[in-house]
Amino acid sequence: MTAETVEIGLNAAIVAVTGASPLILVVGAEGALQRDGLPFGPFDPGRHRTFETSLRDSVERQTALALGYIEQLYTFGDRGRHRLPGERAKHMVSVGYLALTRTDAEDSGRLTEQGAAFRDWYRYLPWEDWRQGRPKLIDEIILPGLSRWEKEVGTGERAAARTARVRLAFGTSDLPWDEERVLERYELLYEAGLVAEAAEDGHVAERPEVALGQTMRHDHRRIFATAVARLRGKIKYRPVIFELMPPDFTLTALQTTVEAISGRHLHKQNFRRLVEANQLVEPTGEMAVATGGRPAALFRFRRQVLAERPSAGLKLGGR
Amino acid sequence: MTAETVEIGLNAAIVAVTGASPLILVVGAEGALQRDGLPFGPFDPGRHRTFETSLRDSVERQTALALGYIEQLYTFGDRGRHRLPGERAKHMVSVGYLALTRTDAEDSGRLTEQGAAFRDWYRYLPWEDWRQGRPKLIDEIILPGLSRWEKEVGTGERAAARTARVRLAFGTSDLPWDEERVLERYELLYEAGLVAEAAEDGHVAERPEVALGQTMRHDHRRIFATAVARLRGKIKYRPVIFELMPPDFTLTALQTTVEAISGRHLHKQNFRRLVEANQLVEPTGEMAVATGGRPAALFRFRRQVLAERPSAGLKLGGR
DNA sequence: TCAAAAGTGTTATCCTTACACCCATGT
DNA sequence: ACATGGGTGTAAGGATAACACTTTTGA
Repeated sequence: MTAETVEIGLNAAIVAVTGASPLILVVGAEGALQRDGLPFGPFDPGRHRTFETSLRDSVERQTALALGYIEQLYTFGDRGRHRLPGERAKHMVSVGYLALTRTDAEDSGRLTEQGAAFRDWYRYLPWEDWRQGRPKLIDEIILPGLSRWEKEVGTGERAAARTARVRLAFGTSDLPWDEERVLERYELLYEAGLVAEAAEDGHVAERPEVALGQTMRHDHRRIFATAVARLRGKIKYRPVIFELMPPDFTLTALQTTVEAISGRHLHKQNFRRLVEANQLVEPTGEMAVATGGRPAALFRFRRQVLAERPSAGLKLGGR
Repeated sequence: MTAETVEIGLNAAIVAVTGASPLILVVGAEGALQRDGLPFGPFDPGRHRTFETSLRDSVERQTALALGYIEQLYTFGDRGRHRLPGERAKHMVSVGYLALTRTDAEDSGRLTEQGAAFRDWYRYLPWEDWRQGRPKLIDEIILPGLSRWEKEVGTGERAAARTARVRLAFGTSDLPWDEERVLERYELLYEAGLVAEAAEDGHVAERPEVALGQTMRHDHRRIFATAVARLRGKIKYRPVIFELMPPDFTLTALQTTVEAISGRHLHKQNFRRLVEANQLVEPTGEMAVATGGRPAALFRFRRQVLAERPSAGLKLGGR
């Protein structure tokens, strides 16, 4: 008896930043019957030798976006349960990818024709945006909801384990908020039935009263959460942030981009010192056209760091 | 036209430690015609819902080893090129896993019957063992070999790029050795044709004069290198090292285990301070039976840290 | 002249690293 | 008594985090 065969699909979380908005490319958005989802493409081993060439090829052909950095995230083997009622149960394995790119106003029209669009990513994960301080919905909706979930199993050991997980993921009581625990937080909300996907999958009986963030198809929001977590970690030890920046930029723009990704506010002087200490950038000599204050000097990424200081990133401090 | 289907295989790097030896479980070892390989099993989506249950199930059924920590490493989509001459070209995707376990003398007989065995992992990656200082084969074989490879493409930009990669991976000139760059190093040796697998795959024409480390089947050594890299990184921020320890252990045994994994020698006092500062262990009150010196106090893992200090690991310092 | 954003200088604190010595047991 | 490994105290240096103020432009 030989092993069954399955189909392989690729899902990409394609990320860009404009201004202070971190963006994620979604398809089937806007008025369509289907909910937003990540771009998806079948992997055809006859045509493409590797996943990465396949992904690059199909995304670039369909959207004309040039993908910079690409990284494999995770492979999910339990997608069978996500089949729609009418469909036959074909086995589907999906490989998740993170890709970084740049975008400008020009792209938007072309993407719309494809039924795709870049959207602010905190629309899907609103509790992850701490740039203006602790989001209110954490105390107003999430923690009360999780607290009910903790009590569902009484007050014994299982309840204590749930409390510990909540504390860890959301930094209740003494623990600090850790912006990298994006996936743990999403999974907790899923298990507690606080995101609508949990009801659709049949994980819980009822849809949540207040929907936490906009839903995505299948487990796409989970893949997206994995991507955010990975990227937030990555910028700390690899200079991938520059894949999201235009060639020339001001230090404030760089800081704004890092803040958009990491979801927290950074201390200006310390951020600049960090960038300087790591020799990540060099001045172009030009000045930015003023945007309402003193004009800022322009910088560019020092490509040499890739050879010099391989693990140069932006270990973000507090505040 | 619909996407082709493929078969999914699971490859596991199953790791244990006894004394000062880091071990990897290999199959088809010892006198068999085939070379050593990682345990492999087809994934049958009809029987197992997830990769992890499938892996756990088949390994535990075949070897009677209890797998502790399990982590997905990477999914390789380009295995088609590894087909044997006679075989039909069936498309095969392989998902690599890292698993940690404990082993004792008792296991060994049972494993032998299965055609499997735990082997010291530096047999496959000898350049990774820096516990007794910089391995001689780096200066005697590897760097001269890589130097030839750099010069293969003249002295232009491409040669400079190769030099930069070597410098980064092996810490030549000023750069320090980074024990986590296991995969980069293996890939460099492969590209330069210094490991025998490169000749077998047809990547280079000739087998290397001196074989660097024992080979494995297909790309198993590459998967293994990925596992070592991941584990070396992981122990720094998650207390997974205890998955490799018996329930009670001395601090020296703990240090020896960390040294076995990380491949470098650690500073005793600082290591102890680190363990204490992170409150990773608590004394059992018992003493170890002396092994030739003063008897050591026994400790056990403080499971509570998993809830208290989620990211408690052993950020290894120098020495 | 005032608002808005750019840009800089300094200090306290903690963590990392290195150093050298004493202790308890078996032979 | 000595060899073997177990176990600790402390000080220097560097990295991190927090502090507040000056500069340059446009309106």
